[in-house]
Amino acid sequence: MARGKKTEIDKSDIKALQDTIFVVGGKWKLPIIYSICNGNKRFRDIERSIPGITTRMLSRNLKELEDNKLITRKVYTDLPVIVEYEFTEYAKEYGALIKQMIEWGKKHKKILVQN
Amino acid sequence: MARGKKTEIDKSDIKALQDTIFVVGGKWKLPIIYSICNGNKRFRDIERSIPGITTRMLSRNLKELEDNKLITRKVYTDLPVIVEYEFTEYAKEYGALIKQMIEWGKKHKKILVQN
DNA sequence: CAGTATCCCTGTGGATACTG
DNA sequence: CAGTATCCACAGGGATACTG
Repeated sequence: MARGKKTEIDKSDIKALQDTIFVVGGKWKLPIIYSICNGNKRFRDIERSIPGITTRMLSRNLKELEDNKLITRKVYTDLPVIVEYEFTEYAKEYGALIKQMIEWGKKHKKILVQN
Repeated sequence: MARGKKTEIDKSDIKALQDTIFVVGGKWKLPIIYSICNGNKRFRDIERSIPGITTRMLSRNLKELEDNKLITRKVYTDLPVIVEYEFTEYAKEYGALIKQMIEWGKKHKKILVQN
């Protein structure tokens, strides 16, 4: 990012970047995305697929992902309660970005190990 | 991410993703990147360009960015001490990803505001 | 100038129990 | 089944003072 080479980032960019990070930030967001991505739809299924997560954390994070329109929550019956979580169409746009983050993360690890 | 549509993510991907997030995570990493990106090289300059940051946080975060090979730290003289921080070539690869995160963040905000 | 050292506060996350 | 509620631990970050 040399001077004059125009790689300027402005304040609103920083804000946007922080928003992006926030959406997948924290300890559990990614594992949850991973779980749903692999076909788990119900609370218990997602919970069991993620070692170490508590119901509290899962509940809270699902709600945040829902607030961010990345997943939908649908209640099907009420006794017993059956709920299914699914990715929104919108989330799929995010998918491409996630893949790039994965790629970068992998390259990055290699570079760190080298030296 | 419909079933059978092969958008599978595996565990190592999650790890990689968390690494990527971690590199720019926290409250100050992005503002610091922004500052250096805009030409600031010295500790005091960076510090003054970021309202609210403390020397402790700046010091700690610069070290982490250095550990992650995104910036270099060069000492030029020792009385008074003059140090310059600069992006590595490697960091520029990261730049493209950062831009995409910015784009996504901006779109995301619009979508959230709509509904 | 370019940082450390200390102390403290808050927010994120963990453990456990309970409910519609 | 799908969550809340409550209480607790710890790490990230803030304020302030000091140093090579």
